[in-house]
Amino acid sequence: MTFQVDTHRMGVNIASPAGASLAGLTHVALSVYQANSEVYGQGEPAGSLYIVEFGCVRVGRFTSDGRRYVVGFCFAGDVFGWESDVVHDFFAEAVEISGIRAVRPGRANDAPAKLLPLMLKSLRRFEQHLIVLRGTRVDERLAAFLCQLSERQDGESLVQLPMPRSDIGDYLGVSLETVSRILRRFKDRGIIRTPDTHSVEILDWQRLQNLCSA
Amino acid sequence: MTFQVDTHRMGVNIASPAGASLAGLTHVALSVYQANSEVYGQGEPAGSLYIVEFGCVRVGRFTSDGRRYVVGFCFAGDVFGWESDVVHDFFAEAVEISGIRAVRPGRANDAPAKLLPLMLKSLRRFEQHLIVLRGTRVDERLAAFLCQLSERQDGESLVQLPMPRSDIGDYLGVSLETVSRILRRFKDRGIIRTPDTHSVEILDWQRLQNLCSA
DNA sequence: ACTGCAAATTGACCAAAGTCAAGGGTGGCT
DNA sequence: AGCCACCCTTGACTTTGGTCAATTTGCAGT
Repeated sequence: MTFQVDTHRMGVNIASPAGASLAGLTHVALSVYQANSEVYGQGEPAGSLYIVEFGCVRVGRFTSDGRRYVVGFCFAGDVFGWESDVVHDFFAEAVEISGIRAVRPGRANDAPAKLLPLMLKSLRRFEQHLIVLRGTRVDERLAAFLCQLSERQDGESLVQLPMPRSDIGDYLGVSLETVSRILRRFKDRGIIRTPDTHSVEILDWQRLQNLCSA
Repeated sequence: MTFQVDTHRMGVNIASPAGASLAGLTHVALSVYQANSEVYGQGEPAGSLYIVEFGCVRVGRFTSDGRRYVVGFCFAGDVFGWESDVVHDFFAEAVEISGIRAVRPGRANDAPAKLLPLMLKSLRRFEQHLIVLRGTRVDERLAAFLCQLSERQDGESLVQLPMPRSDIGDYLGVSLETVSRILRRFKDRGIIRTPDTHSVEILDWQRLQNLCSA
């Protein structure tokens, strides 16, 4: 369930996190997606890039045997949709209510020049994910995940986790029960505090960083 | 220990796997690296891209606690070096004797246009790695690794594994002993055959694919 | 062919995480 | 307010894979 917002009526939003880098690329329309609604489905025809204005999007994939995995979470300013051929190899869904612009790169000469830095940023996200996934122990992965989320949320100690535990598990390659258990262990050790299920306050940066050892 | 080869003396090698896509980018020099020699080190100043002409390169990283992990293997035609900021966050080493061209993207207008497709290919490699790492069980990861290697080697059933078991382990996030054990299990089940330590013949594609379930 | 070293295999044991299952909280809907 | 559905937490048991250690294999150099 999505509805269109007329871009012209909104004017050029300089404050928008992605506005600058996307300016002049092409037809940019903002859609607002409700929680758990689909941006695109695995197998659908592709062609656009998407940039998150607000909210959170999970990009993932179903394996042939029905398991699901999440390759990334995108927050305000993040671009997704590269991970696609002629058809989408992945799906993208809003985690919470989210605003997303669809971008169709034009044939203009300078399009590649504008796309390159965006792509580099996406590449960095992939790298980060690799680092997270590579941690042998799950507590390392979760620690790295929390650190990176905090980093992407301006280094705040109070980290928002809009996604359910199952998403985190599917992102880290871990069962959702284990996510819950590790969080408990962190709490017991005084490393974090969980004011509510969807936010984590980092109390002891030092020990959390040590756990990552990336 | 590396030595320079004069590019002009070699002429334009149309048959070179990367020649076409790199033509006109900039100063391209071919260096030949002996097995286990360093292309660049973690922490060194960066600035170039590299393209493999022949051989195999591992790109990796040391964690602060001394463990090593491998983020990718590059074969003929693959580009690496994106994974770097002003200094290299990663190291790159030749696995076996390898020919590598260093490329300094110029300021030319069309440089981004040439780089974009190369980068997209690198992005795909990252995706593939993510898929491999995501497999919960190790036999899935190894199966996926073998399938992807075969794919990158023209779909041959006889797959070359120039890298040692420790590299494979560090790539899959698994101990080298486990790599060895899983290979044995595959052999016992008649899925593969290992004519020698550095090559694997895939005997039963069907069951190997089923194991990946990517 | 012989020696010596590095890489690979294999085994025994142990710790970590998955699975299955039961219970508890929370927010949305009527 | 009350009900229901979904998500999260926690526990018991089982499987998987890591670690340490002992061989074995394969290869380079003489």
